Amino acid sequence: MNRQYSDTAGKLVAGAADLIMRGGYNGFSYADLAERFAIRKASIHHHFPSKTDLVIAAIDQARAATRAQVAQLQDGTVDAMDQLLRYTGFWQSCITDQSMPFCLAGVLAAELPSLPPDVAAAVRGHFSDLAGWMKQVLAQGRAQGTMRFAGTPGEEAERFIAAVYGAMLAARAFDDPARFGAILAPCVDRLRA
Amino acid sequence: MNRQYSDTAGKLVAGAADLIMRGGYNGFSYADLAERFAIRKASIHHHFPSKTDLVIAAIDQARAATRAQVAQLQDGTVDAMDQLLRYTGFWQSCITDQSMPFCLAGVLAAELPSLPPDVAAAVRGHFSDLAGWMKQVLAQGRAQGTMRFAGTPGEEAERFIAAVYGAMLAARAFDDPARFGAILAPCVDRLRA
DNA sequence: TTAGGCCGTCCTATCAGAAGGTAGGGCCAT
DNA sequence: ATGGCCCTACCTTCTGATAGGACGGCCTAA
Repeated sequence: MNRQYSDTAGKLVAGAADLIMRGGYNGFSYADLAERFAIRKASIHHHFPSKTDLVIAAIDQARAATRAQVAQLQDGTVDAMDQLLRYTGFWQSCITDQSMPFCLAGVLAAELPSLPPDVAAAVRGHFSDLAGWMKQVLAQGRAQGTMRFAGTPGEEAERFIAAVYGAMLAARAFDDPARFGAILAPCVDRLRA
Repeated sequence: MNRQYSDTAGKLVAGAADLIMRGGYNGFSYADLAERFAIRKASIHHHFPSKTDLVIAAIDQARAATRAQVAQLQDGTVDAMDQLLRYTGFWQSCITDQSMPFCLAGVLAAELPSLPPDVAAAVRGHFSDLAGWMKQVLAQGRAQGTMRFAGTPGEEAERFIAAVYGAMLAARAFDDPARFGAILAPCVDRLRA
C-alpha cells in the first residue's frame, strides 16, 4: 500500500528520515542527501519536487511502518502489557544501536512552530495515530485486568507518550542510551495490575 | 556577573533565544534577527562574531537565569515540594502565554548530534545544572519527610526531568498548553509523602 | 576650555558558498 | 516512441561572514 516508491525514492526517503532524526528539518539539505547516495540534487527533485514533499513522505512512511507494526500486534495473540513492552523495547534497541536515535516526528515536533504547515500537519498526525493506538492498548489492558491506572485510557496514554519522548530526549541530552529504559521501567511497572 | 552585555547585545541574545525556542538552531538567521530589531546583520556580527557565539550566549543566559532563580529558592524559606511546584508552575505559565513556549535547551537537545560541538557542550551543561539542582531538591524533600520515592534522588531527578520535557513536547505536538500541567500533576502527586 | 585621540557602535558594501529549485537533454527498458 | 530516471547546467535567494568607514561619547593633555 505504501510501496508506490521506486527503489531510489525509497532510499531517498529513508536517507532523509535518518538525517532528520539527527538534525531536524533545517538540519539537512538536498546536497547532503545527494552526496550520501552519490546522485545529483536535480534527481532528488525528480522524485520529490520540493523539500516539504520529501519530508512529508518520510513522515508518512514512518506512520505507515507504525501502523503495520501495530496491526501485527493487534491480531489478538499479544496481550496489552506485551504490546507496550515491545513498543518501548523497540525504541530502546533503536536508540542503543543508533539506527534510529530519535523518533522522526519527535525531532520535528520540537521545531513545530517553524515548520511548513503541511509538514506540521503530518507531524501532528503521527502523534494522533500514536495516542489513538496507545489509548486502545491501555483500555484493553484494563479490561483484561493486567493493567491498572487512574483516569481514562486517553489521559494515561498522553502521559505515557510524554514519558517515552521525555526519555528519548533525556537519552540524547545526557548522551546515554540506557537512560531511556531506566526512565521508562518504573512507568511501565506502575501500570501493572 | 552576567551583565557584561550592552543593551543591544542583551536584546539580541533575548531575540535569538526567542527564535531558537520556536525553530531551533538552523531555524533562524542573522537576517531574521536583524529585521526584528531594525539593525544590520553586520552589527550583530560586531556583538557576536559567529552564530555559535550568539547561540552559546543565549544558552549561557538561560543557565544564568536558572541559577539565579534557584539561588532565590534555596534561601531555606521555600520547602522542597514548593520549589518543584514553582518550577513546573513557571513553565506552565510561560507555555500558556507563549512567552517561552519551550525550553531553549530542550529544542536544541532534539537536534544535538548536528550542533557545533561547543553549542552541544553548553546544552549538555544546562541539563547537568538542572539535574544537579533537582537531585538536591528531591534529597531535601525526602529528608524533610515531605517527599517519598523509590531509588536515589539522582535517579528520580532524571525521571522527573524527562517527564517535564516530555510534557513540553506533548503540549507542543498536541498544540495544547494545558496538557503540560495535566501530564505533570500526577508525577508531582506521586512524590508526595 | 578645548583639541586630540581612542573606543564602542552601527553602517554600507561586498563576498563565497550553500540553499532550494528549474530547464532541458540523453539513455534505457518497455 | 514513450515514459521513467538521471544527468549537466543554470538561476535566485539566503546565509554567515568580512573590510572599512562614519559618528558619537569620553578621557586626557595643553
